[in-house]
Amino acid sequence: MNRKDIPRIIISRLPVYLRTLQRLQQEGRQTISSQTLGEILGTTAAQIRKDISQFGEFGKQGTGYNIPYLVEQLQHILHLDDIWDVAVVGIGDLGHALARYQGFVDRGFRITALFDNDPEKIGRQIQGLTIEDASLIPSRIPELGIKIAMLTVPVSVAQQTADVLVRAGVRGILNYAPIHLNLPEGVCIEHIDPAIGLQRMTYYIGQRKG
Amino acid sequence: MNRKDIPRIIISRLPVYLRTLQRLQQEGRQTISSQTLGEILGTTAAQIRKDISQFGEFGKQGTGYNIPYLVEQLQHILHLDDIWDVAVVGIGDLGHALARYQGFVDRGFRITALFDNDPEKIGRQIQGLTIEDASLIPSRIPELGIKIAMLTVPVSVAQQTADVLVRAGVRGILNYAPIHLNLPEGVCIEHIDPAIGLQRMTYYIGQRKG
DNA sequence: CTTGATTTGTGATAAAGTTAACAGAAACAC
DNA sequence: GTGTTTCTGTTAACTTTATCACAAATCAAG
Ligand SMILES: NC(=O)c1ccc[n+]([C@@H]2O[C@H](COP(=O)([O-])OP(=O)(O)OC[C@H]3O[C@@H](n4cnc5c(N)ncnc54)[C@H](O)[C@@H]3O)[C@@H](O)[C@H]2O)c1
Ligand SMILES: NC(=O)c1ccc[n+]([C@@H]2O[C@H](COP(=O)([O-])OP(=O)(O)OC[C@H]3O[C@@H](n4cnc5c(N)ncnc54)[C@H](O)[C@@H]3O)[C@@H](O)[C@H]2O)c1
Repeated sequence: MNRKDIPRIIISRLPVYLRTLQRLQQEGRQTISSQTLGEILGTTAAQIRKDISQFGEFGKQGTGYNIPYLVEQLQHILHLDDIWDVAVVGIGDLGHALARYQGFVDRGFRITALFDNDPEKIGRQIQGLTIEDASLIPSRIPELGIKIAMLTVPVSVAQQTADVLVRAGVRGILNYAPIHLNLPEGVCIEHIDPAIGLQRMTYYIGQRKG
Repeated sequence: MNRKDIPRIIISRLPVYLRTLQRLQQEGRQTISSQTLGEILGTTAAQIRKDISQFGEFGKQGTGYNIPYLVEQLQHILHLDDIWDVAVVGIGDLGHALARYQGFVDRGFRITALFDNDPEKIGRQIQGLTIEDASLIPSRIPELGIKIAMLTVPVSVAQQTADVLVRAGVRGILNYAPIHLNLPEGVCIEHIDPAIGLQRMTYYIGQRKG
């Protein structure tokens, strides 16, 4: 099991499996077969088995997978044994929504710092956290041991803000600005852009009129 | 050029190309080579050429692609010639941020209806739009000719709300609730879940401590 | 204990996607 | 005008990913 040899596309699917398994666990379910999980997720049993088997033998013939055990294993594989501290940079409408969102903790993340450069916003509180001056990023990020940031600033400053974060020690950025960020090797980047999702759909939906 | 025969993964990349080309166009740039575009996007020239060539010959040897022309062609391919009306369902923190966001129009979408089931929220205005009662979805969606919705309701009601939308004539749903939605054939679905992006990163970033 | 029904993990096979390489068109330099 | 450079579209080779199919393990019922 050499971590880097496992295809990226398999890693991409593990969080999706985990999310569903955690929900099933909360509903009190004990075991599940790859077949049933595939039906819930709209994928195939073979793919789920193959993906999971990259990391060990977590299932049992005749029974399927023990849900709490598999959840634990997936969390371990994804390095979710401990909760990660996360910063949100750019506390506008979107940053505000993220800062107030209660759903991250169960998934392994806790927002522990908020940054903005608008004097009107600096000093205000959201969910008990104070918005700090973005110029403090270089000192505060290492101080708090933060390795992950969500970037919700305007496009015009997204690249430069990302560079500042990386220099401060951030290893992963979840970017909401609709622009591709170029970052050094070793820094992880994920892009979230609703318009891209919408445009993928319109290809298939067809012409607006007609 | 048979639309359905073109691999989904290629379609997925077109909006990313379009987004970048539109920005370059706004900056006044006239042409670009696949090589340069690849560098901007962190991908290869060969892939860009291959993707684009699925739909016709839009480039010119020695020069590259004419940006305004390629933007137009991509918009046409993705059915973005006219602006799509979109509904937002569930006007909490996230729905509110989406409703206020000004960035959709340039990408081909206009938010024209807001729905919620909270009496406190129904009747309020955001950006000149009134939040309507979610029970009116079955009549208002067809009335307004809306084919696309963004779903920002709690997980517990996401599937049932999606079902209502589909029955009302919606053909595509951008789902923000962290749950896989099962929808009939022919309805497009895209999922946005920041926690999944974060968990993909933590696999590579490594253990929190150590 | 045996039989039949499940279900995993995996090697083999098939499908899909990416990369490489190049002919030929266009532009440019002089 | 000629030679050089740039750059596309496309074919073919290669790589990656998905699917299939089955032995072996487990379980439940009688
Ligand atoms: N709101 C949405 O629903 C939505 C949807 C899609 C994409 N986005 C993208 O997300 C980003 C944020 O969107 P928004 O609607 O919250 O915008 P916004 O304008 O409301 O917020 C941006 C915030 O960033 C702050 N900021 C500006 N420069 C900064 C800097 N250098 N350092 C730190 N903070 C800085 C601003 O003060 C502001 O508070 C944008 O890139 C936008 O394109 C937003
Ligand atoms: N806020 C975030 O940053 C964030 C991040 C990731 C995921 N999400 C997900 O997005 C969704 C919305 O998040 P939020 O933070 O805005 O939550 P929220 O609780 O602030 O908003 C939900 C809204 O949906 C409305 N609603 C409830 N039931 C409804 C129904 N049947 N029909 C119509 N409206 C209904 C509520 O009245 C409320 O206004 C949730 O599924 C959440 O898990 C949010």
